[in-house]
Amino acid sequence: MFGSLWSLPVSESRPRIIPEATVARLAVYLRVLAGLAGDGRSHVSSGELATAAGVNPAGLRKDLSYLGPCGVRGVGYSVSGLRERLTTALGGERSRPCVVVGLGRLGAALADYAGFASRGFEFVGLLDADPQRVGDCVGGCTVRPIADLESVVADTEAAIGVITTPAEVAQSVCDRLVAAGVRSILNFAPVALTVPPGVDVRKVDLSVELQVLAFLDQQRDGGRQPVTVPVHAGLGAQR
Amino acid sequence: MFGSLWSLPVSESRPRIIPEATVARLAVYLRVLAGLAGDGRSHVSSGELATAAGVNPAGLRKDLSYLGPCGVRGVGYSVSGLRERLTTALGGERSRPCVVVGLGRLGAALADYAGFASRGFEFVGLLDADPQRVGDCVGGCTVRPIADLESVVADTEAAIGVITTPAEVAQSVCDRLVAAGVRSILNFAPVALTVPPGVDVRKVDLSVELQVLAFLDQQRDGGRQPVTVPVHAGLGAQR
DNA sequence: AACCGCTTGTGAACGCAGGAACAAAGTCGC
DNA sequence: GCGACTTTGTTCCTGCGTTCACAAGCGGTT
Ligand SMILES: NC(=O)c1ccc[n+]([C@@H]2O[C@H](COP(=O)([O-])OP(=O)(O)OC[C@H]3O[C@@H](n4cnc5c(N)ncnc54)[C@H](O)[C@@H]3O)[C@@H](O)[C@H]2O)c1
Ligand SMILES: NC(=O)c1ccc[n+]([C@@H]2O[C@H](COP(=O)([O-])OP(=O)(O)OC[C@H]3O[C@@H](n4cnc5c(N)ncnc54)[C@H](O)[C@@H]3O)[C@@H](O)[C@H]2O)c1
Repeated sequence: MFGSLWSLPVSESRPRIIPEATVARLAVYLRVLAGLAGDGRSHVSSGELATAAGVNPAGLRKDLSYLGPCGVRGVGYSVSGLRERLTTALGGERSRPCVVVGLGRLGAALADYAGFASRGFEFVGLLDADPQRVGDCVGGCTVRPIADLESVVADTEAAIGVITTPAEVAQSVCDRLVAAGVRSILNFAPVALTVPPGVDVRKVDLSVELQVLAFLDQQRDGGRQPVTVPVHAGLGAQR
Repeated sequence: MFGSLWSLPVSESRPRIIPEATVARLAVYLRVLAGLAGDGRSHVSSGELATAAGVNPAGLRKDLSYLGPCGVRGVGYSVSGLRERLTTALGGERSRPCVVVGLGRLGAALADYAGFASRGFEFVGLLDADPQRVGDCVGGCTVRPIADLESVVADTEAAIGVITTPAEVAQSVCDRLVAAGVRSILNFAPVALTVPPGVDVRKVDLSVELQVLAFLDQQRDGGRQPVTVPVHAGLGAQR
């Protein structure tokens, strides 16, 4: 009875689950390591890496510990070794096809950005409802009509869908992407998308970012505003 | 840290600090409320608001409770009343001047986006180092040379600085913004900016978002489950 | 070969966020 | 006018994430 518990519940060697917050930071470490490798560095300490990534050294070590021991005590981490380790942990360096729906200003900026290709993300499908945009060439790929969504997803075997359409149509676009087989979605439209289980959605909300900054600003200089409604303005200070 | 900060006699019992995660959600609620007001709704329940915002109803009520009681039991929240309350809490509806440094694809998309103005964020200063871009008109504002940074910040009394330059120059741009008086910075360049105390930085890292999606995708494929979609409908996992 | 300094890896504590359950309170129907 | 229903506001609790601190391990040195 107890013996079976001790043997192995469901886990194997080192497949401990990695918190999502840690995964996000691992991606940052990987980028910093790429820069270090370009500078010809062979080893790096947790302190230096942490400074470059803007995090706490102890937290960085704990993050890396999810991958098992990958440093040498007294020396630090091998840049190339750690880079390889992180790359594999984050999903390998294989190419990941992505589709972008809605090639307005934001969508076009994303599709044209060279920084994604170096990480394995290739924008192989561009879709828009505007006939004037269809046929345009953005980042080496031609914009196709939204009616082709299903076939484009199928042909390219796209793993990630990026939604940069107006908010009103974002949910319907999302539904079509999911139905076509996309299971990872990056949403820039200011709406909360509803998806079936098994589909991951990440939302980037730039208005919220600005609003949080505005809040922190107001909180910082609490009483510099003699304007409207001063009654309830008693918030605590700092940070 | 300094708990004694709110020990002074405040008649209103609202000295509790608002967690940053809550602030971000408050901004989302505010946007949803704007849509509801446009539909002519006068009242809304926490459940409905939570569904539209993609969060848990109990969590929503807890978020709102940081502002004090602002709903009516048995009825719900007044759309206009809550909207006003949230607007005040998030920094008022006064215009917040912003400057954008680096008007490439991404910077131009931001400066030209109409959705920010409705929240009080006005892009009153656009700066770029490329002589070819200087003089361009983006979103009703003229691009000026980067040498004018200090004078533009001073003239517009800009509260927020948005950095969309290449990563190599982001830190120097940041330093100049801070020296010019900007205390809130939204950074899109893939570097960790160093700023003096009293300055807030928010970073938007799109590569990391994609990388996290790739990781979740790989993790999911460990079981290699097809697109099943069981009858367990309801709310999908947001975030 | 042993020592010493440096760095990693991990265990424990703390604080925070999220979720569920429950009591208060106000409204609607009769 | 009163009861019952609806919805809020709050409290408790659980789990996660972050930080501190320290023991363990490795390289270089004597
Ligand atoms: N541009 C920004 O800085 C910014 C900032 C925050 C949020 N956003 C959000 O990102 C989204 C896009 O912003 P934008 O500035 O690029 O807008 P945009 O109007 O420039 O682009 C939207 C594009 O989507 C296309 N489109 C419309 N309906 C479609 C459909 N049903 N199927 C496919 N394509 C369709 C349009 O033809 C257009 O090309 C919006 O939801 C916006 O709220 C943008
Ligand atoms: N476009 C994207 O989708 C995307 C995605 C992720 C990250 N980013 C990051 O956002 C930033 C901008 O991306 P982009 O695609 O708009 O690049 P871009 O090259 O199109 O634009 C950069 C702009 O900055 C200007 N610039 C260069 N040096 C400057 C300086 N010293 N002072 C002022 N302006 C200067 C350039 O003239 C150019 O107009 C980059 O750091 C990039 O890594 C962009």
